[in-house]
Amino acid sequence: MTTGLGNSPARTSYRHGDLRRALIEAGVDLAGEGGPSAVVLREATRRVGVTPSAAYRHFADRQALLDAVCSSCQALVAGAIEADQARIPATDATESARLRFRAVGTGYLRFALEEPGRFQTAFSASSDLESATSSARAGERGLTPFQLLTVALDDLVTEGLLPAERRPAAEFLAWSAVHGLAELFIDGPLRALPDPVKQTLITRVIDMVEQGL
Amino acid sequence: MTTGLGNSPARTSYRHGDLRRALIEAGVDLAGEGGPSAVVLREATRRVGVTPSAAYRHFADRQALLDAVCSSCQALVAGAIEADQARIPATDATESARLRFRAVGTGYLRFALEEPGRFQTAFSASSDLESATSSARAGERGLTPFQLLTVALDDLVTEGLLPAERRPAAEFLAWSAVHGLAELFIDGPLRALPDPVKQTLITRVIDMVEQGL
DNA sequence: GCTCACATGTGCACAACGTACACATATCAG
DNA sequence: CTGATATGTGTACGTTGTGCACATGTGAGC
Repeated sequence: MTTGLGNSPARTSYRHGDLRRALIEAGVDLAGEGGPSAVVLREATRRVGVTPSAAYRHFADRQALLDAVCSSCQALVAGAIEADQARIPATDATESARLRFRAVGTGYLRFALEEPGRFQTAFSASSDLESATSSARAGERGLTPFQLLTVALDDLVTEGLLPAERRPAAEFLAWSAVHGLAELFIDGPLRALPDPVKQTLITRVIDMVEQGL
Repeated sequence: MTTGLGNSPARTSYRHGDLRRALIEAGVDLAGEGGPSAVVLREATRRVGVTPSAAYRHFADRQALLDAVCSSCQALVAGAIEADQARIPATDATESARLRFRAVGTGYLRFALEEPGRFQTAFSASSDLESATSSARAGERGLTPFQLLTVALDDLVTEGLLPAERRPAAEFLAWSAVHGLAELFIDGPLRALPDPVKQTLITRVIDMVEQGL
């Protein structure tokens, strides 16, 4: 019998009320502390103040919980991108489109550096192109990270910054470069680099994408 | 008591002889079957025909075994790159340098697609820039994947294909793009793409790097 | 060649994890 | 008010990583 001293405010009734949501939140916390492998079903139930078995009323298995946590983490990535985009001053439409595109990269990588565990979790689980547009993974504007990138690229074409014939599949090229840098930062060989050097690399990778697309 | 029917040829003596090597090989097999998380210490010892505890005479813990397996897998990546480079016909030095550079990317990505489990394992563990040049991770020519890339970029500069002022940190830019595409292929949203489309993306990402560096 | 120290493998134990199943209880429809 | 259903509990099992006492080959020095 737990004493209700956990994070949540001491369940009063036998029922929890919103256990599914609570488990996902606990999972996101765990992801932040230790990445996807730290999303441990028993620990999540422990933090919520519930028996391990209770989780199985809301998730088929640990992987299902992890998938849900992954979606939540992707929504956080979308939020980071939106935050960077929101900071762009209102200049002419062309320059603004260019900066919105770059903000997709900087927001993505800023989140990867600030929240490595959650970032890894966001892209750890089973996700195909279908689920990359699932609404559970969207930020405040209702767009997933992938969709934010797509929109930014479309705007580049509209503003004449990207030739239309180069547009197809451009999201995958841009995504590869930025995502790869994130991986090298987080548990790759660039982990130990001092922060200013990382910032320089971020700029240069985005330069490369902008020039190479 | 195992009957010695495993992979290895029925240990005759109490001593194994080369248990460390055998455990790493079993680990590489497991990595090929299910990625880094499939590198399970007990299963490795089982396949070798030995008690779980025996592994602790050669590795501090599971992570140490995984690190060794990771190094072996990186050597396999280096081998794949070398194989692609060896297939380049002898033309003029300039074109040859360009193709050797591209072969780093194609070999890297070919291995990622052919051996996703081992590829993931190769870059799953703790590795900084020091260990990226460790000889345990080298291929037949004695160079790690990272070193093969470095050499290829140096040759680009020598042949005048890359301005010297763009050379610094270029390995990280190129690596990011190619590594990112590999991640998107393996457990990212591009997993389900048909193979020809993947091949096209590989070409286009390397084009982007060549043009954007 | 014998002996003893040391390296290496065995056996057993424990805690943690994912998960299954029978049981208990709160909530809501009628 | 009553019963069906949703949701949480308790217990149990198999698997994993890992520590520790013990056993047994192997080689160094006499």
